[in-house]
Amino acid sequence: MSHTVVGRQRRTPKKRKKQADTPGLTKEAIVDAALKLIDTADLESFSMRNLAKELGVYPTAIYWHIPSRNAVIAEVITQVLCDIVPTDEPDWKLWLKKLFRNYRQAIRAHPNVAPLIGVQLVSNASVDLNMIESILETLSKAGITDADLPATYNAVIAAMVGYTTQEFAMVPKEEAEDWANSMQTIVGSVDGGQFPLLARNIDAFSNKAFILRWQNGAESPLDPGFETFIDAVVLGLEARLAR
Amino acid sequence: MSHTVVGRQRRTPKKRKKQADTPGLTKEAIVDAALKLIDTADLESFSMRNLAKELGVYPTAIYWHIPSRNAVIAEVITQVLCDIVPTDEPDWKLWLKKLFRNYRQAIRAHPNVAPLIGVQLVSNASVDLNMIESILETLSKAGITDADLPATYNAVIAAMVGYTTQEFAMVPKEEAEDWANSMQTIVGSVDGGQFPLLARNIDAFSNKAFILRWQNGAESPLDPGFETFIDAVVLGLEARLAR
DNA sequence: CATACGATTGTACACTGTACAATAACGATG
DNA sequence: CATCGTTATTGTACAGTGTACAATCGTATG
Repeated sequence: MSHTVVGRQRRTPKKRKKQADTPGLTKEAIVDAALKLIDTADLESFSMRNLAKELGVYPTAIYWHIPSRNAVIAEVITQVLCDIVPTDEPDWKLWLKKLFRNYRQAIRAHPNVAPLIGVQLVSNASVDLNMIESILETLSKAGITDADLPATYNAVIAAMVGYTTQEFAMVPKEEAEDWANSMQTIVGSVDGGQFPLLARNIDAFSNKAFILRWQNGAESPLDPGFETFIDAVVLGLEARLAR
Repeated sequence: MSHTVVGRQRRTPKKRKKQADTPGLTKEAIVDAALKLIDTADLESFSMRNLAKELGVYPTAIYWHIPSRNAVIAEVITQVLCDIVPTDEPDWKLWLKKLFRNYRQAIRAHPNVAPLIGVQLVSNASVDLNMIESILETLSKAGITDADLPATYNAVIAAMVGYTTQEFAMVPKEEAEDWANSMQTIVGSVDGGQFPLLARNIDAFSNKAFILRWQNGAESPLDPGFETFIDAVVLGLEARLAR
């Protein structure tokens, strides 16, 4: 909550009482429709024109409410990530894990938005100062000094976003089938002489490991790796404190 | 090295000796030009048409050598990441850190390709089995059992890619200036009553922390956070082993 | 009533990726 | 030598993109 969205703010709602009880198009309606479109269709087919069609409106009408496609995307991300900050968790390690899991759950609910986060800086256009302050509080409580706060904060954000973004990386859909076949061929013919470790574990890696999969996290989740990852990060932060 | 690239393989070079000593266009020339284009221009302005212009060729000529834009991108990524696997490092913790740093250095040399990795599954089209096996060897040497190998491997890949991808997330360039101003305004007016920790550390966070910056890692590197991050990951993996 | 303004309809432009046909260069084969 | 098939490229074309900009219409207020 308490998002400060970059961009011109909406007009004051005081003055206009009820010029027309339904302005037809609202920012909220646009964002809702955009999210629905991204969820159902592929992300590549999310265009201003499709969005306009969904809303029963001419494409350029959208620009009155939101200045650009990127701005629409920023709003969508804001909505998806609006409620991931844990509450009522005194233990800092568990708090961080909850944060990471909440983030992943939020993305799991809308996997097609994953490619947009952490990749376009603009996705940060919606700044949740409350989340930032909560992270800093938690780290501070854990014993991180002010001097170490920025670097540790950056590590936490990277941990939060990194795994999930990759897990839900999208497959271009057009080439999906060809590509799945090619990848399965590669995976299915790993040379045991050259790559013994991979070969003898191939079943556990096939479609369940980064680089060696042909579906993304929406179809083939990578839960164990996620838990290992966040566990390692949190334990590592603790170990650094003890040093 | 030893990349197995998905897609049809090139014709056997035996049969044709010297049909025309310069075939004019080669896959390598295309990839080189593409990388140069991505480096100099913005990534958004990397198009098949611009690439063709750069090569002095009609756009569709490219398709003879590489079947799609995504395939070009995959080749570029392959080239950028062709040599990141450490050698001659017996200590598994240092080996992993070297891998992470090598990856970051490779991306630093071509920051505009960062958005393409880990985000499009196709970026994995170039599968470096050698890198994978090397990681597995290292983890195995560290004491990871086969049962834990897939999850740990996934955690390692996520750690390798996660921070750097985000650090070099691109700013859309068109809206760069407006956005920098907006962000600076937000950062410059953080309420000390509401966000005390952030407020008293604001100088250390301004343009140097995820979410609160308006330049990417190419202009404003986030080194301390990176070192903290990989240190935590490696220490965490070690701590998990001891458990 | 006139005017200003909020909100939308339309038009237009400069792009994009790539399917597809026509064409040229050239090696091997009849 | 003529023909053919393959390789590689030139052109054309299509359906789509984001968005700048002008025109328009309904409503609210001076």
